[in-house]
Amino acid sequence: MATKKKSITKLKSIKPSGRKDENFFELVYEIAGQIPKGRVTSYGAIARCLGTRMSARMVGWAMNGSRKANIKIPAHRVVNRNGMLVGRHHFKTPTEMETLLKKEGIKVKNNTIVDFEKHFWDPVKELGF
DNA sequence: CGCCTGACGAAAC
DNA sequence: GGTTTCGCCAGGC
Repeated sequence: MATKKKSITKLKSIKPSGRKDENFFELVYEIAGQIPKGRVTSYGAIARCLGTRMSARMVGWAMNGSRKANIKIPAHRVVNRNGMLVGRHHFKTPTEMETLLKKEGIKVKNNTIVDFEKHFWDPVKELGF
């Protein structure tokens, strides 16, 4: 916006020759699709499950692409580490996320999941990573 | 061809 | 302890 943060200094385009590894995205889809009903997880948790902090950003990005790819992923069960429904704005309707979560028994207050830890679903733990 | 933004997270100040 | 900046990878302009 008005203020530009971050120092733009990344000129390391590590791009292998024609290496389209969608494995990352695919893995995210798989994990997201395995989220049990009534549970929630965080982008960072999934990213960590992959083995490294590949950057939780890509996880969310994968969701975005998944939606476009007609892939059904309960993205509404995925929130940021704060338990806040950050991605609600990216849904068809900003209320869809809250509604779905509430419908599953999760209490959402002020766009934030109540007892996030209680409903937190760790892929690493559940999947046995 | 080059730089920035982006559904986050953690470290640094 | 609060706020800010960097870091990651990829796609978009």
